[in-house]
Amino acid sequence: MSISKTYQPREFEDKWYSYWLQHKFFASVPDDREPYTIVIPPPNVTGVLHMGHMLNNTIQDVLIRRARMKGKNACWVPGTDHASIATEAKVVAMLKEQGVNKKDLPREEFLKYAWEWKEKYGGIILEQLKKLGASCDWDRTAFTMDPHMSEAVIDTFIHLYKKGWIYRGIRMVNWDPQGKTAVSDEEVIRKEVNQKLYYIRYQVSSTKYQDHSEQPNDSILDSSYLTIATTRPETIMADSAICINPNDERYVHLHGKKVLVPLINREIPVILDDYVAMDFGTGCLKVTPAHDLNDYQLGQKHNLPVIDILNDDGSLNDKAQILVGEDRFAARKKIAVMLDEAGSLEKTEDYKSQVGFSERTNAVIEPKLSMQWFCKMEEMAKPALDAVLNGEVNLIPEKFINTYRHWMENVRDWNISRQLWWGQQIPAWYLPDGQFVVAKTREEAFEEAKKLATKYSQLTVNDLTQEEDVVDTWFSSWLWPISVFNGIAEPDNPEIKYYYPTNDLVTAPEILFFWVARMIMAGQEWRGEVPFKNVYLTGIVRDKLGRKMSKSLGNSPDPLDLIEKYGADGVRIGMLRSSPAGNDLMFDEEHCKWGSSFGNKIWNAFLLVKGWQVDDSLTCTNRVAIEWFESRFSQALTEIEDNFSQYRMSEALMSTYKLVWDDFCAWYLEMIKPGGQVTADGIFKQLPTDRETHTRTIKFFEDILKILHPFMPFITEELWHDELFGERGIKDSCIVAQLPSYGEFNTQLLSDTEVVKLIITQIRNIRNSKQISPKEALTLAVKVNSKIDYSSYGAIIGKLGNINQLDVVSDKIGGAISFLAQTDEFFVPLNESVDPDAEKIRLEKEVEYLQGFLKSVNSKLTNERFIQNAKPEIIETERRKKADAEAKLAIITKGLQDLAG
RNA sequence: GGGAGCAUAGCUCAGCUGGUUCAGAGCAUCUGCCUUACAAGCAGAGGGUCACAGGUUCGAAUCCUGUUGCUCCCA
Repeated sequence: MSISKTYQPREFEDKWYSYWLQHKFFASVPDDREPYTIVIPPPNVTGVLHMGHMLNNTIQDVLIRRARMKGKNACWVPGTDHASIATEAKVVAMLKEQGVNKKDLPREEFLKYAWEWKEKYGGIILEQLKKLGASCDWDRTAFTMDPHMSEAVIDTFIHLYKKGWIYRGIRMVNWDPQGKTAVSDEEVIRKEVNQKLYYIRYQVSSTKYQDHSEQPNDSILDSSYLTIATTRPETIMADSAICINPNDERYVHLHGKKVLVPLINREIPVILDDYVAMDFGTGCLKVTPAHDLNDYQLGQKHNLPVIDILNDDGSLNDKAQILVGEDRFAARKKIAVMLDEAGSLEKTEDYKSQVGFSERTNAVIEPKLSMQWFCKMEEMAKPALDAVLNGEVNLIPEKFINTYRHWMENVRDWNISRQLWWGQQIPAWYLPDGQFVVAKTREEAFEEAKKLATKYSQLTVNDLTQEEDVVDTWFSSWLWPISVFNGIAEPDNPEIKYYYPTNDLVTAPEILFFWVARMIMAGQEWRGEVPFKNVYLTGIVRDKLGRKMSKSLGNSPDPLDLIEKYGADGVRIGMLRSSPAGNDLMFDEEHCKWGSSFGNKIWNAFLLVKGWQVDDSLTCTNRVAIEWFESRFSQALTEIEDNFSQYRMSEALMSTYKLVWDDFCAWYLEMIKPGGQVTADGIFKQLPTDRETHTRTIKFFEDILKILHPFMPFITEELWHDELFGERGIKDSCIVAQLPSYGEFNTQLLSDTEVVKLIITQIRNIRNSKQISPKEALTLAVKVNSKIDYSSYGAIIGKLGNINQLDVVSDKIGGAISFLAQTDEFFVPLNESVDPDAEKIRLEKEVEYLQGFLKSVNSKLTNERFIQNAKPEIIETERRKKADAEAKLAIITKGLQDLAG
């Protein structure tokens, strides 16, 4: 295989993805190996890939590829959820364009359109995931409305209903008047909005007055009114009371009184409750139980009637008495005018407050009372909380445990019904008299109903009507780790037994509660076992100014454009590097650029090695370098392993990066690089290398490709198949290669080499400061005070420092530039003489530094309590530091004396 | 209003069970190099009172308390 001269990821990324697919490298079936399983957090079927998915799925892919390369049976299950409200909104919009109104369609027909839409447009995101290299087992692609998945949802509903954990009730819900459905708290986006605060007068009606006259007497009433402040004047017709704080001295005269709602003159009581803040507004609060959650609770407490004046679409109904049929916002404008004309509007003020908007339709959310289905949380929350507290499930990073606990201890019942068609229709069946039964099929329901319906002896199966509502999409998702393996209908099937519980879940902290927590509940309820061992929580991808990425801001790059520009490998590692677990990622395209530069580096290192010729007659002169890199590689592997074991993915990546770029490319390859020769006619000719160096280096390269593969699957697979590595069978692919295992490493060699690197750096510094070209060879002399055997390292120092002669001397060389490496003294004789004054200043600085250093070390060692309390190894290193510093100091002091003499 | 978290170089962040003079990385900046794999590169350099104030300790960026500033969640 010939290889391109430059790194061009576009030329090979798609090719290898197809190759992996074709040879079924992603596929998993249960076998004897240890399983490693991840279920994807199913993206919304209407969604497209955004930066958050990119990060999240890269992490999953790194984990799954690593597991595969450790010999585990790796299974990553992909899929999408049906996103009832989002999908239904899309289908309704599509039908509207075709001139069809959802209301005019029967349910079945609407669902037919919805399925068509799903087949046609749904799941684009899964295709996009392939571009980033996601090694999912696509044969297992699941959808939350697949027949067996839906069946699991229905079975769960029935199961929990029978346990008494699902019930029907009237509750205040977040109502989306445009989508005409309840939405969860999580689907409500709160924004600060400029509004007006309307000050409205309510006339006080005295008992006396009521007793004596049918007609209002203006002169009495005008002198007696109270004023409330509200942002929602259109809801006054739904008022049930006015509430004041019992301690509010301003309003003592109102205790026990009644007032009249302006415009409609309905009488309502003045009630007392210290819920009312005296310093907010006027201190008088209008209580509207049907249209405000807090008012609802207040109403319950005081036994107030609930007057609901709004239709499902947000328009006013008959109970409002006036403005019937008007939209709530139009009504607000009109009623302000009417109040003003009636003299009931005292004033208006500008006011900022938080308003909830529907995430899906952007309509202003209306708190609304409605009959909904609820799932009790109390019994399930307790064990799910314990599972996290006792470490059965690890949250990474741990800081989320607090947040999790807080939520689980204050959990509220889960509203699981949605007034939509797209989703699993609730398996409840109503009798003509309003009673209902819960059953899987109409026939089963009929059997149940007959037991109830004694007075309907004539009841037929067709008299039953099924509940119109569907269940919340999360009621599907919480079963995901079980239902993708069909573990509810067939709890003992071999797949669920093999793959469950899964290993790691990678998701965003914002769905820790309503998805992760509920999966734990479902897992414990159905299988008596948590669904995963570790939950890795990613951060939020933000732009470089720290703003969340959003469509409306237009600050989100398209991940596919980035992949096109920088290659999937580059984007993957660019994102991974700057995102430790749980930390938000300030995205900047520079990260991707960095990633692709690394790809380029690897590519070019490969070209270098590939270009070498071998001469079998040569003996190996690079054994020290080879042994050093082998040790260094083992050492790096332990670091990488350690980082992974603690889920420090970005750290693991950086350890790998440093090993490859710094140790392998910048040091090792430079050490062993065969030199060149300029022929008589000025042509450069590369010299061959020996067989051993060549073989060992290729092996190192192969190992490097392996450890890089989970991070950068494409470039590694591309290079893996190069002829440099010899013939490869089809199944001999990097994706399934086994990670190298680390051996012992020679710490002496590693530390000696650090000194050698220091020497080379010093030589380069001398060249830099003296403006000596790297091409000009220098001589170097060393006075050895340590135990390092420099004869082993002469070749390396010679090559990297361009030193043509290394002498071991017993006395210092006068007039030469000198430097210390550890305690060994080095001399570089130059033609020019060294300025003694400058040299003196340099050495004095060194002395000053070392004395300071010694002082801090000595202060520890002379401190009795340090000696008593510190661990022995800490004391030992302090002693060694002291000895080293004293030795250095002696050498430098001598140097200063020589300079003076 | 209740809870949680964060504050380290110009920027983005590491620094894990306190212990090498521990203050680090990458990017950005500056200097010198188109050296024979790579200018997406090479060789170097500068840059920080670890938010502030106390405390615990032989020893604190790290643990504790308070203050200030920011973020998120819940109401």
